[in-house]
Amino acid sequence: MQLYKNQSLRVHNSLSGKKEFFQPINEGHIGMYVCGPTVYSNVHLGNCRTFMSFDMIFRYFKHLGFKVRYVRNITDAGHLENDADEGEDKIAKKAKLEQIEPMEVVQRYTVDFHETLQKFNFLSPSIEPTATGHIIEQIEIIKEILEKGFAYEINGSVYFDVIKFNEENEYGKLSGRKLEDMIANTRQLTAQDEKRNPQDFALWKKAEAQHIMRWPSPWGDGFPGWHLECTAMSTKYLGETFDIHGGGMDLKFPHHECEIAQAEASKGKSPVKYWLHANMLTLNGKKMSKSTGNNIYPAEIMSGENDILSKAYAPSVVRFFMMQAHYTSILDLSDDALLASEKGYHRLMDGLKNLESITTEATSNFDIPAWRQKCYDAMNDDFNTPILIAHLFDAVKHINLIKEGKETISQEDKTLLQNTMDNFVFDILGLENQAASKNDSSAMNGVMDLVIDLRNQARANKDFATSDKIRDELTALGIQLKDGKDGTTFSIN
RNA sequence: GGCAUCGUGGCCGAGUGGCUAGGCACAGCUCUGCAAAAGCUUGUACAGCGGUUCGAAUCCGCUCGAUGCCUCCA
Repeated sequence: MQLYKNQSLRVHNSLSGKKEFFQPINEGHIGMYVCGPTVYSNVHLGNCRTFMSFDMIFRYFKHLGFKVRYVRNITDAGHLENDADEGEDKIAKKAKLEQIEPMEVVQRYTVDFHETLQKFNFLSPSIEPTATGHIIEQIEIIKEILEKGFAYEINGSVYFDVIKFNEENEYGKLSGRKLEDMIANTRQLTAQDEKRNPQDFALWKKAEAQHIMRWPSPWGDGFPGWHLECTAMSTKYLGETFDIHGGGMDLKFPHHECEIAQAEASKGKSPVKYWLHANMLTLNGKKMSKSTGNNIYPAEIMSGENDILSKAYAPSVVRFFMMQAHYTSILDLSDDALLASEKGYHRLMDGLKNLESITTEATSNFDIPAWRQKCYDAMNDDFNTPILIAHLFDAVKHINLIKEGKETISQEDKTLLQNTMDNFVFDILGLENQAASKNDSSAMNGVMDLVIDLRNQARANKDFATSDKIRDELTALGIQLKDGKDGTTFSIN
């Protein structure tokens, strides 16, 4: 039987602002769409956090036995840098800057995106569609919206008529805005703006002569508006109504609001059952942002080459750091926080290693099945990874006690504990034991056994000068010796 | 200015009407040749001011502060 049948999951739905019981539209199946990156520059760590949150969610759904279709798009069609007509297309601008084709820009940063996510041990989405690959679908939706009367064409561009839409629908329901308030708060219109209303947004933009990225359409050469691609691709691959739409908090308005409007205008129904929003990663208390330069790149963290952090951090440490905060909370990146997470991460990994070697007895004085359900309860409560991790540390504590002979565990429980730990640590949180590969070499283990043996001989002979020299020099190499009841073990940091 | 979110012990970060979150750091103890590791113990935190309640960090109101969105951004 699939696990999801006896786990009751609740998710925070941005549309209602409440935690709701999660009930997929089709039992056992989940359709999930997440807004991906615009590939005009390298992904920074803030971008990664959002995708990592949904990677964790995807992993948990799969673990529960759902059949998940996870669609995460690549935005490779240029967006205007601002809404005014003279706005520049970000990808085209970058292409001009680097003196290459726009599609070379797209290719370069798509590759970077994939390489980066791979380092963080991401699972691939089921489908990763591109905006430029779905121009026809986007044009079809524009036609539908025009037919329904919720859009107008002017000078080769097509705009969504927000006021008209709002007459019978509710524009702003996701972000808690009222159209009247928005109109009242609008700044002076730019004179050359051809929109009927500042709240209207572009479905199709006419390409000026110098615009490189352009496609033919019934309204002349142009390019699609930013919000349209997600509507086109989510509808195509997940249907007119699907279970989950995710993205960063900063996309809630206007992007997701416009997606709802487009889908409702063209299909006559609300596209998404549960809207999930991941919160921002901040740096120095401010949102990471490409445009302001307040950001740090994954490569800089892994290499340690940056002005913010004192040292390099492994990708799994960064992942662990992020998983220690709830995905809906703002998380601030700092050296102190990473340092603390790194130690915690090693403690968890050491616990896992100790688990392999502990001996079993007839009974356990640690209720593994109850503990296991607590782990599920944490995840079932809107993917509460910080609580889950607290429970994992609880298990580590028991493992260490068993190792010291102060508690016992049965063989059956040990197997269950191992399976559960593996499930949550590796399959669901997506962590990797990054010291393991280094430890796995049999030559290394042989050498270490020899060194440990020599040191213990020196200790037995009370030759502490020699034994301390061995220990200190190993420490300097990043190898820590751990003297326990049943002999000495080591770990590499 | 409008809308939204948030303000938790030295730091990070959960919780959200009564019961120890957790990690890191610090201190004491056990263990150790000394350490480290591990275990145990201690720390009486919830921005401020009012209100509701038998009881609030948790609900309500106000004040102050921070952040996000309102133009592209995960």
